[in-house]
Amino acid sequence: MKSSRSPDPPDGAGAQSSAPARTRGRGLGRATQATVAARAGVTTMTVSRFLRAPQQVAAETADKIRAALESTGYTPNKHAGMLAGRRSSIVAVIVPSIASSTFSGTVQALSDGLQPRELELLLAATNYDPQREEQQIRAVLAWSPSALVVTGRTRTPAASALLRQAQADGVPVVQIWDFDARAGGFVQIGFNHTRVGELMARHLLSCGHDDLVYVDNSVPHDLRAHERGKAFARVARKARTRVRVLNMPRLEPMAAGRAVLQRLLAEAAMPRAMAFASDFPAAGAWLAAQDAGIAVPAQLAMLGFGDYPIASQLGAGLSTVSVDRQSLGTICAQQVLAMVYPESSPPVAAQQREIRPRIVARGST
Amino acid sequence: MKSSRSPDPPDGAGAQSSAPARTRGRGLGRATQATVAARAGVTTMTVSRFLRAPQQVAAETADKIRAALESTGYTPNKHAGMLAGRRSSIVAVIVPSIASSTFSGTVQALSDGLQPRELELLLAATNYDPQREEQQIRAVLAWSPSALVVTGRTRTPAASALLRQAQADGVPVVQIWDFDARAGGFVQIGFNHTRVGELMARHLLSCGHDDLVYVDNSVPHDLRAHERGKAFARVARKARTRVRVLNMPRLEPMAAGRAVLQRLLAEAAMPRAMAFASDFPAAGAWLAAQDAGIAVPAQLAMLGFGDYPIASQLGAGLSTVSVDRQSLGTICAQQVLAMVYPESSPPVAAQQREIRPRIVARGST
DNA sequence: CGGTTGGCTGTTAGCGCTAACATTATCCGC
DNA sequence: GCGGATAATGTTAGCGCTAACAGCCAACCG
Repeated sequence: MKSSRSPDPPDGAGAQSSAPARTRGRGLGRATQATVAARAGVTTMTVSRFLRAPQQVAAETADKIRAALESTGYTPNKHAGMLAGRRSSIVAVIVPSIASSTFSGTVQALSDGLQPRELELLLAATNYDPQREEQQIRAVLAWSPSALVVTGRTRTPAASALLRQAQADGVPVVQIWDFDARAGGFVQIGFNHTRVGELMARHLLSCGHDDLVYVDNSVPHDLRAHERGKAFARVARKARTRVRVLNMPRLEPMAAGRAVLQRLLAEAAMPRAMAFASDFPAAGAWLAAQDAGIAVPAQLAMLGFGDYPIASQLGAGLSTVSVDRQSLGTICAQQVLAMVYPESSPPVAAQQREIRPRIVARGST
Repeated sequence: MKSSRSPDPPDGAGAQSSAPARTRGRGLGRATQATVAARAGVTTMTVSRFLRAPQQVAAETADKIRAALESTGYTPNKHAGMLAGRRSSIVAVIVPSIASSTFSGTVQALSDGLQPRELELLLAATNYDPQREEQQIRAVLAWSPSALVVTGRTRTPAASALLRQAQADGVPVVQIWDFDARAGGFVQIGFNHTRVGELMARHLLSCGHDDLVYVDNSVPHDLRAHERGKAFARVARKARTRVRVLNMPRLEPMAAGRAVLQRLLAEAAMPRAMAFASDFPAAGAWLAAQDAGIAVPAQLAMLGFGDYPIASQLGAGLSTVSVDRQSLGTICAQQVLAMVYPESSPPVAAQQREIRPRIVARGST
């Protein structure tokens, strides 16, 4: 054996023996298919074939290639593969926040669902900023993802145009989290916030409570919680019940819930029942109520949203509205797979999936 | 006119009017720099330059290119850019779980820190499975990321080899979350779990408690919590205090904490103080203790780990150990930037960063 | 006024890989 | 023993972009 990396054709061909000479230091200096091919005494095409359709290469050749792959420590370059093969294994996902448990469960389920097909996740956070969302859409599209998952349906006009163009160019776009039967354009998987708000109000009313409060969250540009609140108030008013919509202070959610309750208490403005934009402020308020010796639900009924683990742990349980975030992610993954691999997909999944919110009645109402 | 791609001098024109002919349907059918170049009456090189270094292009030409970009709806193809330019703007991050608030805060901070430099996040979850981690490392390396962030330091030998090779090939590898001063090889940003365990034990001891329990978590292959427990027990034993290490049932964390407390109660085996692998089981146990009328800390002291928002909300507060997950992510981002853009980085950040855990003493101890 | 900048744009080559076709060797039946 | 199927590999071209360098043309110099 001479130098380890020289192409070294098995027969003669001195011509290229001085050629490839992996100039380390430039680029990433990794072994390429050419390196492997030279070691195995075949052309790059055969190596490429071996990697994608091993049954098409002779067993003997396959062994040589395997050995060469091993000894060179070859790592494929998906950029090149993508460019030549015109397909990518990237799925781009854009969420308002990575850290929020609202979305992370969904993203996790999505990631798990894509894993078997070896699709990778390009994740971007907007921090609830429409400008940044537009930027992020632009940025991820440059990677020609095989699908694009976005959260919600309010965005800048430019962002919408980008999504439409992407879809026209053959990139499936899936819109998660919000669902609006009237809105067309993209595949939607989510739930209807208005319906949730109505559900919450009706639940409290059906428990016989009057004098309601809806505690909206405080993130600007997140109109979802606000939308639930509007529907909540509408239903309550229609039932001729007193209803107030309050805003939480901009604190960490549990602390904000606590603060809201303390403020109401201090102002002697306690309602009969409170609905919250999420379980976390609800939990904060629940704890504050307990500290203050307020009986739940006798004196004050409380209703959360999200059915996070904490809801089931508080005393007799915090009543809440459950939307299955995890299956939202799972369905999203299925949908993406169906759109990316239309041939190998089951029946042809429904294009629009509304996740039904569901009241989980526990001890707090 | 001949083929659509002929260079087509800017004056003689005519040629391009029928040209761009974006053969939709093949590939992704998007406009390329060639499309733009034809419209603007320049070569692709000028378009490329305009995009990367606009000041090198004459104002007049720039205007034409801008117009062409606009009208074609050009989106760059980063795969091609990466291939030709041999640099990528992808940072790969591998975490055990996306949904766990343990890591998601760090990932969020990392994402935010990379945002200004337009680095994108390729995120992969291992679900605490070393095999899957190895797979994921292999997968993300195929995208030639400009840096690779991995969580923890226990992994398969093959995975370690991959990381070493990646580093040798010029991909900076950053190991977050765990810190071991003795371990070299990769940049580490994290904290020492042994130190945390010791800290927890010493805190409880210093509060005058004896008969301790450490409640380990139940995720297999996550040795971090276990390591804290070992250190905890060692310190307690050295102080000649009775100490037990228990395992939680494999439930949702808060529910598991509740279950542990209930079991101890049922078996009349209550200790004097309990330390938990995380604030969430601690919170579950705290709520269970409250339900059972156990006075905290008079009858039972409780200590969590993580300093999650919930800890500050429980009654007089749950004492806990804080490690700044967010600044861990921020520091990681800084480190990555320093390694990816060594020229434009500040002093030359320290290579190893130990995040100091800190006792947050609240009402529960 | 030849030479020389310096600003702007073009040409050539190639990143690493794969689609599509071309080529060769092998084997079959009649 | 010969056309034709079959299997295994090779050849060519090009995905979309950028590095490196080569031109070109004005302005500017002594």
